[in-house]
Amino acid sequence: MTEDAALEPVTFASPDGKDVYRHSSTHIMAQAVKAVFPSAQLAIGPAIEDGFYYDFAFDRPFTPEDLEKIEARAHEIVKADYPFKRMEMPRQDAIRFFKERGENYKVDILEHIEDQTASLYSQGEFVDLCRGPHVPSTGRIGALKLLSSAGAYWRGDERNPMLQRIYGTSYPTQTELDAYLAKLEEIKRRDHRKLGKELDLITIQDEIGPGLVLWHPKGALIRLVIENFWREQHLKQGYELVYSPHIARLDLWKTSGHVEYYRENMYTPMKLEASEYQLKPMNCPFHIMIYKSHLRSYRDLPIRYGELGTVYRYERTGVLHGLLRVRGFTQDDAHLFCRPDQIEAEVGRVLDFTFFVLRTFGFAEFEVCLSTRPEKAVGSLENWAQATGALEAALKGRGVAYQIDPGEGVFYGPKIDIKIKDVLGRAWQCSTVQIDFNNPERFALAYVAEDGKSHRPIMIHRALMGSIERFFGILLEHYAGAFPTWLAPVQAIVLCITDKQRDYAESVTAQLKTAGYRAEADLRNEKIGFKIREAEKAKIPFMLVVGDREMQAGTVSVRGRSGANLGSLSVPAAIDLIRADVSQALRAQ
RNA sequence: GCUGGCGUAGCUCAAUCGGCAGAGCAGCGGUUUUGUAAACCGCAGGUUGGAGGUUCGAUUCCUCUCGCCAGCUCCA
Repeated sequence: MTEDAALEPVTFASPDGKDVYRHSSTHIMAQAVKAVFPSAQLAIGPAIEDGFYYDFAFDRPFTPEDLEKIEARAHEIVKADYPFKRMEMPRQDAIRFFKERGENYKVDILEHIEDQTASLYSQGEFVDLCRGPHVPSTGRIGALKLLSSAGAYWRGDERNPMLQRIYGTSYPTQTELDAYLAKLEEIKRRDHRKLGKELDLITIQDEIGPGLVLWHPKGALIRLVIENFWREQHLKQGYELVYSPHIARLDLWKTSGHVEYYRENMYTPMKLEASEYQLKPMNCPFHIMIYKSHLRSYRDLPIRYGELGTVYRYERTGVLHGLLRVRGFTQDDAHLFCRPDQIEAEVGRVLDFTFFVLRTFGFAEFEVCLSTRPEKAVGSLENWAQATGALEAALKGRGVAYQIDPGEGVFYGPKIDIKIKDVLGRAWQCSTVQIDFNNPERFALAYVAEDGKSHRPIMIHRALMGSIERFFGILLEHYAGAFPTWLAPVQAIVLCITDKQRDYAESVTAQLKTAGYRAEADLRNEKIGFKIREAEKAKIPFMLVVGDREMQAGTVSVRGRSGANLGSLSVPAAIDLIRADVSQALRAQ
C-alpha cells in the first residue's frame, strides 16, 4: 500500500470476503486445469453464491475422472502456498501477452474493456487477467472441492461457442465444506420430483407428455385444500370469482398482442369451422372481456376478478423441471380494474393479502423487487412514473424492504415480484403484481367517470402463488413432504394392534371423520411396528394406536409424526389435539 | 433449443469381453394375532423407452427418435 487509504479487513464471514476467497479458489482451479490440460484456454471464472466456476475452451467435455485429477492438482497448489502477485500493464501489452499464450478469450475480454491499464494476477507459473483482489497466497484456501462440469455459452449467448464449465466450492475448514455438502444432500432428499412420486401425490409421465402433470388422489386432495382456502379468502377480500374457457379464437390473442409478442410460447392454433382457435397461455383477455360485457361506472371500480385459470405454454424442452417449470399449469390469477388514483391502495391490499397467504402456508421470509421501465415499453412516461410511484408508496407504506431492478419491468408496466425463501434459504419467485397500460388500450377499456366522460381504467395483474404446480412443488420441498396438518392428505391414521380391535378402530376412524378430519384406518394383519413405519413414510401427522388396553378404556394412544409420544387420550381429546394443530397453523400469521 | 450424461420389473438398482436378463422392496397366496420405523415361506412380475442397422447372436456396438438428469439460454 503506497498511499493513505482506508483499510478494511475482509474475512470469510462477510459476503465480500467469501467472494475474494472463492475468486482465489477459482484461480487455483484454473491453474490446476492448465497444469493437467495445457491446451485448455481460459475464459472467465467468477465467484458465485456457495462457490465458484471457471469456463474453459477445451476440445471435449471434462469427465469425472478429469475433475479428480484437477482437484488433486489444485490441492497440491494450495499446499505449495504460492503468493498471489498483482501486476499492471498497458492494455495493448496485456493483449499481446495473452495472444502469445494463445488465450484468445482473454484477448477478447481485453478488447472489450475501456481501461487502458489491465491488471494481472499470478500465482506460481499461472497468470490470469483479473481485477482482483485475492487472498495473500494459495495456502489460505482450507478446503476446496470440485463439484460438477457442464457446457456453458461464451458470454452466456447461445449463438456463441460452448465452453466447458467446472463448478466448485471452497471453505476455510473441512467441517464447513462438509456442512455444505450435507446441505446439498438435504436438497436432494427434499427434491419434490422424488417426494411427489414416493408420497404418490403427482406424476409426470412420458405417455401423457412432458410438462403435463397428473394429480393423484393425495396430491389432488392437498390441491383442493389449497384451492378452497384460496377461494374463501378471495371472496373475503372482495374479489369476484370467474371461470373462462381453455381455448378462444385466435383473433382474441391478436387483439391482446400475444400473437405478436408471445407466439413462441404458445401452442400452435387449431383450425375449426373456418376460424382458428388458440389454447390459452394467459387468462387476462377473458377477464377483460367480462369487464367489457357492459358499461362500467367509476362507482363500480375497483373491480377484482379472480380465477384459478389453467394455461398452456410451450416451453423449450430443456427448461422443463418437475413441477417448477411445466407446460400446463394453473395460475391463481386475478385482474383488478381501477382508476389511476386507486392504484396505490389496490396494490397495498394485494401486498397485505399476499403476505397473509404466504405466511399461512408457512413462509416467513421474502425478497421483494420493484422493476421499473425497460427500454422498450408502451405507455407514457408520466403513466410509468405515476404507477411506479404508486407501487413504491404501497411498499413504503407497509415498511416492506425491497430492492429496485432498474429496467426489468415488463414492456406494458412496472411490477413488484415477491420471492419466498424456503426452509433451506432458497428463494423462489411466486407472487407478482403488474401494472398494465397496454391491455386497457388494446381492448379500449373504459368507465364513465363523474364528469360523464369515458376514461381508461388501469389494469393490475396479480398472482399470489404464481402457479399452483410450482407452489405445490415448493411447499413439498419446504416441508420435505411432511405437510402441516391442515394440508396433509391424511391427517390421522388409526392402527389396530390385532384384529380384535378392528371394530373399535373403525369406530374411532368414523368419529374422526364425523368431526371433519381426514382419517384412515390400517386394519391389516401386520405388526404394529410395520404399520407405524408405513405411516411414518407416508408422513401422516397423527397415528392413533388402539390395542386391548385402549379398547377397554375407550382411548387411543397418540403418536405424533417422527416418534413423539402424545399419550393415551380419549377420542374427543385426540380430536381436540388435531383441531388445535389445524387451527394454530391457520391462525399463526 | 444447445452441450454432456442417462433410459433394464410398479420403485431402487445388478448383469465381466457381444453369449440363457437378476436382486431387494412393493404386489399376490399362505403361515403368523402381533404394543410404537421392516415377521416368515412361496408365487408372479420384462418386446431392456421406441424404430432401424451391424452380427450366428445385441441390455451391451452404430444411426435416428422420444423422454429424463445437470448446466447454459429462457421463465409462473
